[in-house]
Amino acid sequence: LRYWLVKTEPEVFSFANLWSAKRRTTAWDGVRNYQARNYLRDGMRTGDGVLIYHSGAAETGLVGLAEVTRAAYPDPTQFDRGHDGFDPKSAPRAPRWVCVDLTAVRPLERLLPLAELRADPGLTGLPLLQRGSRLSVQPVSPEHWKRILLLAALGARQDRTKPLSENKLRMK
DNA sequence: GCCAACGTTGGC
DNA sequence: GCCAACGTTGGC
Repeated sequence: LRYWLVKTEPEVFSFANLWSAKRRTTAWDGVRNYQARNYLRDGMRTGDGVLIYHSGAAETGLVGLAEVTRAAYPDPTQFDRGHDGFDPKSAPRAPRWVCVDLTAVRPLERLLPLAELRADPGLTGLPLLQRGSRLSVQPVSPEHWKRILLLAALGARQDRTKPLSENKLRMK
């Protein structure tokens, strides 16, 4: 099993949204970058762990955990005229883009801000923190994965003045 | 195959 | 809104 990180703008698709959905499952579609596509197609397997990162928001950072519940299959939006992700150069017999299904596992105990991730010595080398990192699908090492889960849990324990429910509310 | 122009991402 | 960094496109 491997670990991954995916980015999303919460105004477009938020973790809170996924968490409150009936099956807590969504097709992670619309990826139109070849390197990210390769990670989806060649790397992700059912059962892999996924960190959800919110970009372009008031509070950017890691917000939740998900799991790959279906490995790569052709992204239907590439054939959908009128959809943002429509790709006229992609043929149904040779689809260019793929998506996976992700199912929310749980929110992190608190939002882990980008600045805090950067400041943590245990996260050196995390692709997200590398200069000009724009990939929307990135690998995460097992060590970094463990470290991130620990950071979220530890920080939440230290900050007992705020109940967990408040952290959850803030994700909306 | 080179590379300038352009579009997009994403932090601030 | 600004701007740096990056990916893609297309002329040559």
